[in-house]
Amino acid sequence: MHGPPSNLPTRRTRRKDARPSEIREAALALFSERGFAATRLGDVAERAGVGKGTIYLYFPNKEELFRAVVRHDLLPNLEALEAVADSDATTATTTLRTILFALLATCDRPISAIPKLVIAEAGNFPALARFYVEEVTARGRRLIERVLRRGIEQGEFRAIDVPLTVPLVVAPALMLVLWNTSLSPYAEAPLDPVKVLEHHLDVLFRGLAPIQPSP
Amino acid sequence: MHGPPSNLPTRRTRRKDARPSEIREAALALFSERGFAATRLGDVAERAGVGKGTIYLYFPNKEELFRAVVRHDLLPNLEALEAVADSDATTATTTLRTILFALLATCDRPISAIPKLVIAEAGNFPALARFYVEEVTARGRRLIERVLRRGIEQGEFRAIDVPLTVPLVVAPALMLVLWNTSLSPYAEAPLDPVKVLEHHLDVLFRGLAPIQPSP
DNA sequence: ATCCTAACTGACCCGTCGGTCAGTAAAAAG
DNA sequence: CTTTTTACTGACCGACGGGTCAGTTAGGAT
Repeated sequence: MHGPPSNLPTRRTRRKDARPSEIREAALALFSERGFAATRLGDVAERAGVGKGTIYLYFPNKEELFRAVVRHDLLPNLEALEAVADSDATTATTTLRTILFALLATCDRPISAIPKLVIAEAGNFPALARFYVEEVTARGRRLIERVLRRGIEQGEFRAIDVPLTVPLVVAPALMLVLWNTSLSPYAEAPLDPVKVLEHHLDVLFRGLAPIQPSP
Repeated sequence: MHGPPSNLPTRRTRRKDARPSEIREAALALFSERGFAATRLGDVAERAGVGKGTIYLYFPNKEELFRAVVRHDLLPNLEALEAVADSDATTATTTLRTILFALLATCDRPISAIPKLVIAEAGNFPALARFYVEEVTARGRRLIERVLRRGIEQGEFRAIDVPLTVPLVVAPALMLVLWNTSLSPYAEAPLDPVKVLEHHLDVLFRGLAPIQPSP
């Protein structure tokens, strides 16, 4: 027989509309801590305050739950950055500053672990990798490319090769995010991420500056 | 009863000294492809051409097998780089070029996936993370710091903050390695890693150059 | 109050995998 | 040759976790 008649008052409420976000939130927290494969749906359920079966009422399986988390928690951030980047209210230089500091600021929140997670499990979950590359990586790359082109047109940067420059701009910020979400607890001397990023922008903008007309 | 008396000629030879390296090699290949947790020791055994039990004759458990792989396949590379870096036969600038191109060159070999793997599983295997930070990350950081100091003393670079500069130097190369070992198969437009690294060094060295005396 | 729908549950099913060990056979010793 | 040693094997054990579904109950309808 299933389910022995417990006399403990198992608080069971019916809140169809609140469940999906509660489950997503719990899933994000655990995916971030442990990775995709290592996260047990039983733990997600416990953390969300529901039974394991309830997850399957709202999400067909673990992979779709992950996609839902990315769509709900990562994409809005990216879209906000796109809005910032495409309003040319300021210089390309300050736009890049804003974008990279926004990226670094995610470190306080669980989403910051998603890049690590995707990089880690790409080989074992090709469908998730493809989804992430198309929805996040490719969009992010185009975003930076647009800002760099604007900077060149307005004379802030020299005429560098734009696609080749994107990795240089983002790599240090991305590495800080990866470092913070994985190895930093085991390091002896902690890095100050803000100082590193500030220094990166200083060195980068000198490196990209137009060549001085020689006297 | 155990082991039914197979009449198939199961090629069984006794080669005590060759086994450890065969097992390590198989383990490295599979750890690189799938990660630490997702690699089954049964598969390692099959690939090494031995029975599963044989692994346990030479390595006490999965974690120690991984440590052995890192010690045997990663550390010698690092030591070779240390030798290059500490002979000041050339300028600091060319030394950095050599180091970063050597790092990038690992992309053709399975070891290139180890950084990804460690970043990915650090949270679930703290002992491995600590081991890697101490034996690899910290040593690599000190290595770059020494070269940067030499460059400043010899007037190749301006007097930047050395510890803050290390991440800027290595981040793009490391990101290329991570990209190549995870998401690059799913990207539409592939990057040319050599071109990116060349461009990185160009931008970086301009950014680190001593300030021109104004006329 | 009683029925009915559907939100919710968790014991169970089943495939998986790290680790074990009784048994097997290759090679060395006598 | 026979005996002894030991490298080697793979069926098995126990824990584990994604996914299922028979059963339970909240709460609206009548």
